[in-house]
Parts: sequence; structure tokens; C-alpha cells
Amino acid sequence: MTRTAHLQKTTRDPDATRDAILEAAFQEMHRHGFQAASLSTILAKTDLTKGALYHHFPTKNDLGLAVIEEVVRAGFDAMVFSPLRDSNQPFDTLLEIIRRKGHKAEPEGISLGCPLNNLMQEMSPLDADFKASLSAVLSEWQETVSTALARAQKQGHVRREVDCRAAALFIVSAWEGCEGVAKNLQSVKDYRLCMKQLEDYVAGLAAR
Amino acid sequence: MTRTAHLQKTTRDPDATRDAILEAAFQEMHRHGFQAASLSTILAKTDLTKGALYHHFPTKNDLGLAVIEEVVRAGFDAMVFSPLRDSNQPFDTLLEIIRRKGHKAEPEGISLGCPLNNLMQEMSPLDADFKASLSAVLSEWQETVSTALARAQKQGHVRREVDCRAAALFIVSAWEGCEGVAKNLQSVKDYRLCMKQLEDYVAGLAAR
DNA sequence: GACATTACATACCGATTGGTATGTAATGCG
DNA sequence: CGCATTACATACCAATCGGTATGTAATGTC
Repeated sequence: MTRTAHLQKTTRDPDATRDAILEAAFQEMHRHGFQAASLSTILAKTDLTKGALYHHFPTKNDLGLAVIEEVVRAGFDAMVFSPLRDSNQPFDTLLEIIRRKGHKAEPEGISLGCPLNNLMQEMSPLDADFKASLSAVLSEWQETVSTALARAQKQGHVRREVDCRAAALFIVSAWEGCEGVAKNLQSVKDYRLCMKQLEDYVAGLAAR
Repeated sequence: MTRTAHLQKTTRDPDATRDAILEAAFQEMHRHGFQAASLSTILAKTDLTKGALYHHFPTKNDLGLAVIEEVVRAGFDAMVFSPLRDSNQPFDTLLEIIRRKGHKAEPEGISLGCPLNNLMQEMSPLDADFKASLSAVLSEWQETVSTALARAQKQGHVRREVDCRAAALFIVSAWEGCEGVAKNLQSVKDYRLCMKQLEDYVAGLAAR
């Protein structure tokens, strides 16, 4: 019956608080994975409480799915999907993206790994909703690379006998593989070396 | 004060029980990862109790590390390391191993993913002991492939200008990448397609 | 200004977790 | 055989987990 002081936020901005929760949840999930991500930690980082969280997200799973669709996917969109789709020199753009990835690599980013890859490895076999959401991003990635290669092929920049879909699958896989291995080795040097090999593989698809 | 019946195992075999715990722990960790692996579940699978577990392993971390060093590593040894080291046609053997991996792929194995990769993605940034233990296996893998390529190079089966260490790093990375992506897509077909690309890449290292 | 609704804060809950303390039966050793 | 030690089983613990119920202040609507 003690009438504790209910300190509410004086200014309200639902969209901003929702974004704050999403961002904090993304960071927490990026470091500890989804299952080990603690709602308490997320809320501590945002200075919010469970009331806020469960007002915006009915359950922890929904929060995780929203992170994938609104944060992870948006990152890929800005970094890979849009540049590839908008380019009219898709082959050069693809090579350039891979090169940039290798160059701008930071130790922290390396040791945390690719958020998409992390979540796929953890959640795909455990939860169908996660699997579907993650698969959607992964497939869009593959599809985007595949389309870029096909366009380049029409331009005569990629050899005619190349199976663009298979190549795209391998590029995406190797890409994730490089990030995963470098994450474990915690080595920027190995990451660059590995991405350089991927770059060489892609360059090897070019017409003579 | 109720004198409950203490049902002990009538026959004792410490090594066997230890192995049983390790095997059950491996399966749990393979499905749910290390953190989400429940000791209760592991014990239920073995019909043992916490007394047995904590007698053989001082802590959950030690159990996890033992699984890596005694189960995961042993698997790689039998499937990859030993065959590559013992072969005197290392290039053909490497190609054969990759081919076999693609052929004998089963849906369940695919959707569970590579145990090493799973644990690396989950634990490397969280725990230094896990990182070290996992890195040891990964480095041995890379080293084994690298040595195999170098030997093949001396035999004239691999082009002279190939950087064997870099190629081995990429092969291991792409390998893990294929398994990781196929795990998410839960598609044996895509796994085989992806491993075929890797096979082609390796074949491309051959001397003309 | 009254009132419903939104946007949170606070307090509490059952379930599960890794870990420990203690007890006891089987085994190895003299 | 006697006795220490090993190899477990049982019972209990604090901490943490995701989730819920309830309360209240800010906001939108008329």
C-alpha cells in the first residue's frame, strides 16, 4: 500500500520508444543471440520497463522477428540490395561491395559476426517463424546477387556458361562463411584474406 | 525423514557413463546450442542424475569444452583430418571428401548444421575458453587442407601460383558457409548445389 | 473540460536454470 | 575381511527467466 512515485516519461513518442527497443534488442541479440538475449538487459539499456516492451511487442518472439525484419533486413537493403539493384554496372558494383566489406572491416564488427548468419544458425532449426523470416532475407540476398549476375551476363561481362543462380548461392554462402570463420578467429587479417579469395572467385566469372 | 529407496546402478562403468553424458550433451548442444542446452534434458536422456554429471564434470562449461575436444574434434579427425593426412594423392582425396559430403547429405544432418560452426557462432565472442578450443579445431582443419594442397602442389597437381594457405582458408570458410546456408534453407538440394560450386573451385586449382 | 484510449511503470508469478550439500552403495586395495 | 575412495542418487537452493495483472499519467477526441 506504499504509494511509490510512478515516474513516467514526461514526453511521449511511441515510435521513438519502439525504435529504441528495437535497436537495443538488436545489439543484445547480436552479442548473445536471441535465446540468451535478456529482456531485462534490453530494458536497462533503454531506461524503459516491461510495461513499455509488452505494450509494443506481444511476446519476445515477436520482438525478435521485428528485429530481423526492421533492423537486420534494413541493413542489408542499404548495404547490398539497393546498390546492386540500382546499378547499371552490376558486375563492378558486386565486386566493389565485396571489396569495401573487406576494407572497412573493424575488429568489433568481425568478432560479433553477421547478424543474419548468427540468427540463422541459432534459430532456424528451433522456430519455424524465425526460419521463415530469416530465409526471406537470405533468399532476397541470393536473388539480388543472382539477378545482378544475370544482368551482367546479358551485358557480356559474365561468361555465358555461368549458372547465375548457383554462383549466387555459392557467393552468399562463402560470404557468410568468411564472416563466420573470421568471427571465430577474431582476425581482421584472415577476414580480408578470405574475402579476397571470394573476390577472386567472382572476378573469375568475368568474360575473357 | 522418509527413507526413499536409493536406486543406484548395480553395475558401474565410469568411462562408459562419462561417454554417455558426452554423447547426450553433444546431441543437446547440436540441437539447441550450448547455452540453451539443458542439463536436465541431457540427464534425462542418459537416465542419470546430477550427481553423476557433476562428478565427471566440475561445471557446465567444462562439459561443453569436453564435448568439443572429445566428440566434435574426433568427428573431424575421422572424416577429414586423417584421410587427408594419410593420403598420398591429397588433391584427389580432398575432392573426394567434398564430393562425399555432398552426396551422403541427409535432411536431418543438414538442418542441424555443422556442430563446429554452430558453436563458433554462438560461443566465440562470449567465452575465451570456448573460442580457444573451437579455434584449435578450425585451425587444424585449415592447416590440414593447406598442407594437403601444398603436397599436391609439389606433386604438380596444383598450379604453382596458388597460395595454399589462403586457398585453404577460403575452402574451409566456404565449406562452413555452405552448411550454414543449407541449414537455414533446410534444403539438401541447395546444399549439394553449393558444395558442387566449392568442388568446382577446388578443381580449378588443378594444374592444366 | 470530460472521457476514452494510448503509453507506459510497478509489482508479482510460476517455471526453469546451473550449482551444491549430503547421503549411500559399489569398488579398489591392504 | 575392513576400510578408504569412487561413483553415483536425492533433495534443496538462489537467481533469472518470460510473462501477466494492475495502476496511472499523458494524449487524442468531442
